[in-house]
Amino acid sequence: MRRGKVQLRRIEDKASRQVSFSKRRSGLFKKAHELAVLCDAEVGISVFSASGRPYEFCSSSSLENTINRYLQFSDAKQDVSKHIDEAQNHGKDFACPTINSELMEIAPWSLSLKTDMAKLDVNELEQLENELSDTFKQIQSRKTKLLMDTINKLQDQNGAAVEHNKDVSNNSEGALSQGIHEEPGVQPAKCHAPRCLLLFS
Amino acid sequence: MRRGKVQLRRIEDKASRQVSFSKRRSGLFKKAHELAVLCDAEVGISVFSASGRPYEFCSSSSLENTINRYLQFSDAKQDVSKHIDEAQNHGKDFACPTINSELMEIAPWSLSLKTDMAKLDVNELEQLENELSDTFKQIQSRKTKLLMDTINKLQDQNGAAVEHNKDVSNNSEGALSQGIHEEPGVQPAKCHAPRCLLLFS
DNA sequence: AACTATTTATAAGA
DNA sequence: TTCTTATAAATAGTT
Repeated sequence: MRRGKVQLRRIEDKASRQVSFSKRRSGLFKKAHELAVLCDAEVGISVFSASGRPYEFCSSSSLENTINRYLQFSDAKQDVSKHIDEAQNHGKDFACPTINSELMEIAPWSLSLKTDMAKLDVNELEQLENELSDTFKQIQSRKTKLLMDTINKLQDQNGAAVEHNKDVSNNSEGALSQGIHEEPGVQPAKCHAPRCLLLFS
Repeated sequence: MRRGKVQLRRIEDKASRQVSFSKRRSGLFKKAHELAVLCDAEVGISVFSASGRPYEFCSSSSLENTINRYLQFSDAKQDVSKHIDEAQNHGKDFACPTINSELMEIAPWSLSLKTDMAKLDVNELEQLENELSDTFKQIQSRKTKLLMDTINKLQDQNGAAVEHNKDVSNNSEGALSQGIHEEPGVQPAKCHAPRCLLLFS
């Protein structure tokens, strides 16, 4: 039985996550089918599980048909982007007043909030907070890995040189955390893994 | 209020069908989002209304990405690839006035990372962290405002009733912070302003 | 896979 | 149209 309202964040327990995936995937496809039948719509869905297995749903003859239909609009959208670029490059001959910022990519990275925050209620804001918190963890994880790789590379480069200093310095302040192959005697020095602490109350 | 269980056939009344389409479409996208977050899945959806208007949802950076991933598993890969190539090779005429921001409606809530994090370097990751931090502040600010509004409303409602209890209870545990009109003798009770503390090192 | 206490979605009403 | 509300439907945890 359901204990409380659903917290919108990755289910940590693998077995639960798989069961939930199976239940929710069929629930999603059922909803998609209802939408198609009740409202005379065309719906295509593609889902990949965490392990990369593909699942599909389509209300019409094939998902490919729906994808092709989608791509026609997608192409048109790209044309509009191209159009904007050209307009910006060669003086503004024509200003398309109806084009919105969604069509323009600002930076290759960066984050977008797909909605106006002013419309969200407290629960929705908390869900967003959870998502942000998860994204933070991903970023931290990726950043740590990059820095660790750099450190390891430097250590390898300096390996021979450091080798004979092994016994000289053996400071053990805060070994680099989990999963890192510890090279005894090599000091991580000032470069420590970045940390982020997030507290909600 | 719902009269009976839903009959799975096309809704004949056009107005009802449109309202239903709108509600069920956003319900479907919400479910898709939940599936993606809770179960660590990738979900892409394309929907066309009865009148041919397109809507899309994707849990990752773009529906094109998800489609491409799907196509790798699909027998029809070649057909659609050809379609894409053709569209890209010979430019189309622009139809600026007919294309507007509503050309394609995208799921309007939620957050998306516009890129694959695996491609980012340390500096870009730090910029992302900064953006997240700013977004956090916005969310906190909005959430605090909503909660404060609720508190104020409750205080107003209880104003008269509480007025004559003024001298009875005068508990001063942690007055609500800045900018709040303090109604002496009114207890904010369990509802305190949310706080978020973010520490980087 | 089935059950069930709850939450969530939503059709119709206001 | 947007909000409300009665009711059906979905589903997390359990068995």
